[in-house]
Amino acid sequence: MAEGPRRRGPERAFTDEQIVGVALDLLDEHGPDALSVRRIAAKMGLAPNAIYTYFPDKQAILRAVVDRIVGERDTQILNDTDAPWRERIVRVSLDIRTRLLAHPGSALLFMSAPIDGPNSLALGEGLLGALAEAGLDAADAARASYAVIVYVLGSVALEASELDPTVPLPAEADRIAERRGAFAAVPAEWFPRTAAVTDVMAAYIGTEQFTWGLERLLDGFAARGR
Amino acid sequence: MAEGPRRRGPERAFTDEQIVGVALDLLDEHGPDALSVRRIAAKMGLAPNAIYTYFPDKQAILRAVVDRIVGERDTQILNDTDAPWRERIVRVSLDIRTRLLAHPGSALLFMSAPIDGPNSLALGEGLLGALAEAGLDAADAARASYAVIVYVLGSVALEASELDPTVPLPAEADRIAERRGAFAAVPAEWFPRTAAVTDVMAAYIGTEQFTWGLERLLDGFAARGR
DNA sequence: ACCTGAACACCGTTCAAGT
DNA sequence: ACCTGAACACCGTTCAAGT
Repeated sequence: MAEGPRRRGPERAFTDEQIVGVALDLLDEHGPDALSVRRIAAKMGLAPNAIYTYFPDKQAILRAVVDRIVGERDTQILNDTDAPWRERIVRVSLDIRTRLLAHPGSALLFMSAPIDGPNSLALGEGLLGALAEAGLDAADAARASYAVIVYVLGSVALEASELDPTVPLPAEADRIAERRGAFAAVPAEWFPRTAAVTDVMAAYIGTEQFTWGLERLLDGFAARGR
Repeated sequence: MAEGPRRRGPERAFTDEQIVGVALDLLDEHGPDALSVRRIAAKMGLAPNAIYTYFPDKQAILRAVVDRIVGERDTQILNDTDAPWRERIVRVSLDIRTRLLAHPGSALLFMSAPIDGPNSLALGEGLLGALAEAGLDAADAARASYAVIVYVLGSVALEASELDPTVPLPAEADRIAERRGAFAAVPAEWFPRTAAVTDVMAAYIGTEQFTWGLERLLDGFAARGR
């Protein structure tokens, strides 16, 4: 997108990237409600409408924030062909989960718009490569890669829905302990099977649950590829 | 929660359920942005703050809307023990998917708060029953039931993110055709594997993709149970 | 081209007052 | 107890004007 040298009026005071950075700071420090055009502008010492010089509307800012977070991913994991395909997919999934949970306020942003930025396409491309090694044909590998993305994003969104977005992520053990207390109230006479497994349900938010479900999905891929 | 017979002042003009109904109508007709306390009140001929006689805050209204939609589910499917467990889970998942997609504006609501209403607990209970038949022990069945919920809600949320929430759901074939056009633009030299499967990617939003991933997950459960 | 001041059409929520 | 009128502290976005 080469533009001619436009040299009229004052220099741009900020870059798009700086605006995205301020937006991400607001999200992490004060939660999704604080991610407003007016607060971004205020934090940068700009009039609210000056933001519209950089982005056409608020939705564009949100998409750029999503892209920024996706870009934090460790892109080496999937390409490390020394490791078997299963291990690579598990590791990249855990990596993404950790990075998204570090910005709990962002979880819904990932579900609210198509994830079709270059970073996202690169992730899909890497997944396709790993899944080809699983013995899946191209069409099945494509379906499998999307299923992995659905599972990862769905897990994170549900997990983040119980988090305070304005506070650093508590230790997993503490989060599980808190849920254990809440689940103690399930009435065993109405939901007997549920009441019998409240300990496991308390751990739904944990790494172990996340990995367990992902492994079952990968088992299914492996069986299909054989 | 039995309350004493309070008989002072005028009768309640509406019920909680009527308010939830109006909220759902606004959501379906004008999208999530129209789901505001003030618009609900206006549509009922009330002053905006009168709503706070029925619900403590907007979040409570949103939770009630979610509960209403979950309640639309066909509760017989999971209990029909004539059918094998796999078929029951696939059928209930497709049923839920269809009902949620009928309210595209609601998709994010399901990811934005813990789904712990009685209807949701009943769903979990039914899943646990079906998964016990898969040969999973109680702890694994609990993990599996949550994985299914993650997969279903994640699929619907990602699928709904591309829908116009103010318009009835177009036919699946039309939605896939539109995506096919969009994906034609993926640069093959940068993302060769992706470009080779754009036809499948266009169908990510479809029933076939949904079922394929779910079946792989269930394959994984079955292998674990054996 | 970039930015400001002012305005428009909204929000969710609270408070005091009326019946 | 239920409801209204008025207000508070916000939104996203647009428009005309200044440099």
